[in-house]
Amino acid sequence: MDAIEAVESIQREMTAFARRARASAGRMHPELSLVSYTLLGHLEERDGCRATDLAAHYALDKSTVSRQVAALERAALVERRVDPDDHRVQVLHLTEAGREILAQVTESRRAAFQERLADWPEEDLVRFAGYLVRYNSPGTDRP
Amino acid sequence: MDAIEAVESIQREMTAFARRARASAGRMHPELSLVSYTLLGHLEERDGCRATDLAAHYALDKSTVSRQVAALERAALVERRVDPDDHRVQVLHLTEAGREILAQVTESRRAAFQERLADWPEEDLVRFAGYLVRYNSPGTDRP
DNA sequence: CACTTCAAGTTGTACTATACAACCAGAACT
DNA sequence: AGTTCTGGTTGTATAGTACAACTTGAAGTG
Repeated sequence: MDAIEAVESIQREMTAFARRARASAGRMHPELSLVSYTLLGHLEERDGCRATDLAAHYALDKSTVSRQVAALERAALVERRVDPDDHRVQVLHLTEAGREILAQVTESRRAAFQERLADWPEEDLVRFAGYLVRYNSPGTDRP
Repeated sequence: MDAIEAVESIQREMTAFARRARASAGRMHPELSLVSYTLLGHLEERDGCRATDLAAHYALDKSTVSRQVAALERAALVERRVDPDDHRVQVLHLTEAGREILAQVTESRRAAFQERLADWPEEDLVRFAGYLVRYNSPGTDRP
């Protein structure tokens, strides 16, 4: 396999993966779509942030984020706190329930990945992870 | 980084990739969604196949495939030929236009990937491609 | 200060991809 | 001939998304 073939293969395989990910994520966790999961994860990681930040970070329209957040709030996984310094801003925080669901889904996803990767030598796992990080890192956007 | 960390990282990065792929694919090629692209690609590779095969291969509902194919036919990228041996079956084939569009989108996707991977040493590309194939191959479905 | 402009979010509307269920038509197997 | 299986379409519903119009608060400018 030369470089060109490798690039084509990477393209094909990443695409193949992406095609399935959302659907299977939905099937695995009907209570938390891939998007919701990602947003909750971001909130946990940042310990709260604004809707606008989520939109910018994930290249989503602000209306999309608004509705996602509304749903998460209805489900009591997220709460909004109006920023006292700027009353336009709502800082989003995980609720206790949100934190729990997130942990639970993360764990079950982790288990699924681990099962799939069970027979890989550690060396390969580490290298694969490194490649993925490197592949994703330049980018805000492109595929 | 140990194996556990690597698994978590792989999970995170694959998910991050999946989250963006469809949207950016759509933006790059408004004329051919990621799904349509994938289906056309499959038709080219197999030199024609049945709608049911597509559904099975991509874990899509047959109604979904039916509508996708209908759209592709409306766009004159695909044509149906009733199987003379079994009148229930329609064998799908790329049209000339379909072949052209597919080639064009493939090329532009390839260029985007290649740009992104431009500064990778060939050795890493080959290994990365290998990992992806290996990761995707067991599966019909997960993660 | 009054006026304009900017930024954060929400709501209305529309579209796409998708699934599930009900159905139809041809084939296969008693 | 009658039942069951298979390939495909259509009806209906849902999720996720974008874009445009609007509201409200903040910031800058005369």
